[in-house]
Amino acid sequence: MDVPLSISEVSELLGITAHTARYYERAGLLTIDRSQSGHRIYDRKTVERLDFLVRMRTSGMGISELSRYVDLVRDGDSTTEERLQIMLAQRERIRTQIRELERALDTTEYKIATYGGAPTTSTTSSAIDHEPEGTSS
Amino acid sequence: MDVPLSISEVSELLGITAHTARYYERAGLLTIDRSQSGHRIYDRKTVERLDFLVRMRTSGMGISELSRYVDLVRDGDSTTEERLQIMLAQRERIRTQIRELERALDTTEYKIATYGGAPTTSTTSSAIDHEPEGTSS
DNA sequence: CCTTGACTTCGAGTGCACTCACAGTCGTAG
DNA sequence: CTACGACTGTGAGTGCACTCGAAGTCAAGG
Repeated sequence: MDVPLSISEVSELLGITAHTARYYERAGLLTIDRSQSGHRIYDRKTVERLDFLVRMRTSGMGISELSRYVDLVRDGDSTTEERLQIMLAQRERIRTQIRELERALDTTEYKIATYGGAPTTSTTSSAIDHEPEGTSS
Repeated sequence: MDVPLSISEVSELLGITAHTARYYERAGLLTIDRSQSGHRIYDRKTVERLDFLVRMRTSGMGISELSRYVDLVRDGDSTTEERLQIMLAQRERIRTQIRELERALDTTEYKIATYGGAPTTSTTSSAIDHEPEGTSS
């Protein structure tokens, strides 16, 4: 269980395209070893790095900020304070997103109940349907 | 408590810019009444519609799909089945996003603990630090 | 009367993150 | 020996959702 993977294998594993994996490398987010023939070889450690990058991206961190973070890691222990700040900001972003998504989920569930629960009851669709809760800030 | 709002008031209330509110209208997602002088007037119902649109957008529904949904609502009761399908798909998207965000949150918390908990312990940063969990599919 | 500020329309511009095209290379299967 | 499929680098293109700019209108204050 430590067989190096090809770019197509690793991209499928992580749910991205091979194009995207190459793009991240071009953007300086990580470097990947090559085989004798020039093909990228992803070992366990490299896969984990890429997985981390994908997680940060899918949770809303931009490429430029991620790039900054990667540079800080390369620069060593003196940069941990700024790295901490980046991760604290990222945590807040994620928490905010989760809160928004849960609100949107409530709204969506309500719509589903309206459409799925009532078998064509009519007297609907006056607006974009009626909303469950008022619009409080 | 049913005073109509201006575009600047409603956009601040909903956390978007006035530009974006106008853009949604231009995209056909909703229509807004005008005052005698031509300014947009948002009443309670209109604010709720816009709030719904914003929630769907922030949870990943694209403008074109949202536009389709709005058209279906306009077309009346015969379209509830397709509207249900759209909302079911939306629910799945949201659930997937929440799952991904929670994974990203775990990763972020781990980094914070590493930087915040360990006061410059050294012997770190061999990769982009060590990951808490293995990369399982 | 004149300025100020918030609004109007509408075409055009921006930023981001991919995503693609193309020409070339490599290793194995037939 | 040659065809195939998966890979390579890199410049250019795409799609989306805003975001801006410019010119104009309007109501109220000094």
